[in-house]
Amino acid sequence: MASITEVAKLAGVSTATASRVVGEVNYPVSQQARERVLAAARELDYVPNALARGLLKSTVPIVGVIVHDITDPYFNEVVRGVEDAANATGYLVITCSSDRDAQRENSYARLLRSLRAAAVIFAGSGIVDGESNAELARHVTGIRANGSAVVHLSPHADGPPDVGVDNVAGIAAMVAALVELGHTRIAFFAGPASLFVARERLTGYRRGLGEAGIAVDERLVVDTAFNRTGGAAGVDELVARGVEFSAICCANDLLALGALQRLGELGRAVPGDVSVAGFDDISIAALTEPHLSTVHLPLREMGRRGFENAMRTLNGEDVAPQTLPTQVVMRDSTARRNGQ
Amino acid sequence: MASITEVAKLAGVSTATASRVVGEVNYPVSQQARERVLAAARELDYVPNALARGLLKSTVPIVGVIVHDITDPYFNEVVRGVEDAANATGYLVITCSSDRDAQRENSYARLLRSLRAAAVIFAGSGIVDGESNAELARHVTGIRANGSAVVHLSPHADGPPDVGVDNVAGIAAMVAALVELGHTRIAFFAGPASLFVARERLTGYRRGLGEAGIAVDERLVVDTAFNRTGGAAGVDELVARGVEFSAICCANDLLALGALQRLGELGRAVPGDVSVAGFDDISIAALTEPHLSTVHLPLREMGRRGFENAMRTLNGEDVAPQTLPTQVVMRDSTARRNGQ
DNA sequence: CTGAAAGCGCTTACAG
DNA sequence: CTGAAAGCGCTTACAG
Repeated sequence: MASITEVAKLAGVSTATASRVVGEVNYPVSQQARERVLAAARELDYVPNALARGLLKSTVPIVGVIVHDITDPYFNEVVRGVEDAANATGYLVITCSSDRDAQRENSYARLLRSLRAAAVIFAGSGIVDGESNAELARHVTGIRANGSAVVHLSPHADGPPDVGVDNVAGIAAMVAALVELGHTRIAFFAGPASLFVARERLTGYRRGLGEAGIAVDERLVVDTAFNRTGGAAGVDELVARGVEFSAICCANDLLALGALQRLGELGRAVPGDVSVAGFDDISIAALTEPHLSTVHLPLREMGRRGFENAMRTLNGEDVAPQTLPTQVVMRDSTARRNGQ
Repeated sequence: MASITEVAKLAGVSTATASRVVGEVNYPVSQQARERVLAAARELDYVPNALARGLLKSTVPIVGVIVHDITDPYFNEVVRGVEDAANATGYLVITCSSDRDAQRENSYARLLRSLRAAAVIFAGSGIVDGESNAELARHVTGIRANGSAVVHLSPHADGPPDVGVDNVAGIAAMVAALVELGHTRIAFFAGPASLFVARERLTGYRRGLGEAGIAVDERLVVDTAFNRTGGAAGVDELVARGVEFSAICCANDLLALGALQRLGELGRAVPGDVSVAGFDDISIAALTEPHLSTVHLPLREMGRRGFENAMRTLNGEDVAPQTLPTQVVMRDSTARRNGQ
């Protein structure tokens, strides 16, 4: 691989001049020198060494995105948003799947820090884990100390997201929609209590019921994993508890998908016997049978804005937190309560 | 951010000694010096600068994965496989969505090259585009010249994949399975002719029919995009052509999903009136209604092996191409031909 | 076991 | 408009 020294030598100029030409900086260089450098660069197939430049600038045009799982449609949609914005600026995107493991998240944060990535975006919720959070905080401090930006797209140990949605209001709106359909026995699949976002959504459930004047029956609240298996297990748990319910409000779509499947296996018609609602509106939500009623989150937009937020921070701007709108989307998995 | 110089100073040793301790190289350092360096590093929250190290080694522990679209379940599954293998070795993964645009692919290849990524994995099929392929070849040459590895997981301009599957045999096996069910009028949704992989799969279709002694009716072959929209459009095209068919074999699952949807809208029962088969076995294939019959590809394993292949190449080993097994999975979207 | 020094490939303040 | 030189933070061959 040719270096700028070789380009300069071939062009018969100093490396300073060569750098000024290929670096596309706004610095006066004679037309003749410019052309010779360009020709030499082309001839040698010169591609600048981003590591050398990065060492000098103490940062590289890379944004790290820490997600829970890149195969989760929620996260790859967000990542695509980040990438679209990043690509327009010549930035590369590193994706890190933490599997909601605080240690793995820390390990990725450290790696990104050692790389001097220009920005680190935490796409998923923070994990409730005092010890690990202390270490994570150290890394975040270190990243910022390097002049890099840190952006959160979901609630975390240190507070609300920089770019996010109102989870409480979003879930409450879905609960209200279910109440509107005549449901009063609404179960809630809460996701893991170890996630800040799950706690917020549970708060939304309580608020939604409260606003409808319905008392919370704790037997209707089920802690679950944040995936399809968790949704299926949630249905089993409800059945095992022998508690009556005509609707299930899920803290995310994956849970709803699992619930749909298990309910089908159990011969419970959706939405005939039970209404099922999701949250997030991942791309497959409109493809399930029945099509899933859910709350739409502007996932790709969150990714885009997360990146832009980081760029502005890097620019020294003072960036205000943004709350993006959500929208209840009633499709075919919810219906008026049976017998009403 | 503290540098090794500061760590050395605080520990009262030379940077050489400090480097030998924190770099975890196997070099004799006195127990006393070691402890002092470790203590200093901890105190300063020292995290080595990967850019400085990378400049010296002319490579960084990063693998770039160029995919067609990270939101496509095929690709994020492969990427997850790469990440799982990479993470075990302390490598980071950069994901690049080309949108099957040869220029965007080239631009990513160049960026990865400028970063001196240790390896570049092309997860998706090569794009048929003579001009762009020449530029891509230059980048691949440059990447290899830097001592980095290039791995293909799908057919491309320069030949077969380093780690992949036998697309021809895979599709032919599905065609055989459909023939076995009594189908003779089997349509084929081919994907874009601009993709090497789509061409292979079309060849598989022809071979499958040939082996069954069925002549190819070109009116049954429809070029499509490689997504759900393409599958829906394919159904419309078949209808417009007024050609008879009892089964549709799709070059990938996304096409099958689109076909399922459009067929449903048209009131054509699946599999009652028409059998539909996919290819890839992406994770949602088992969730559609009806559950999709398809050909299983070990996507995550392909990603893992792709990374391992790259590491071995970096190690100077001579790595032989690997063809991973595929398997026909008949679920509920295919059935015996109507009236048989 | 220890450390001084060179060098990886850039960019840029400085002097001309 | 041009270029010599310093320096970013590491690692390692070399001399002790």
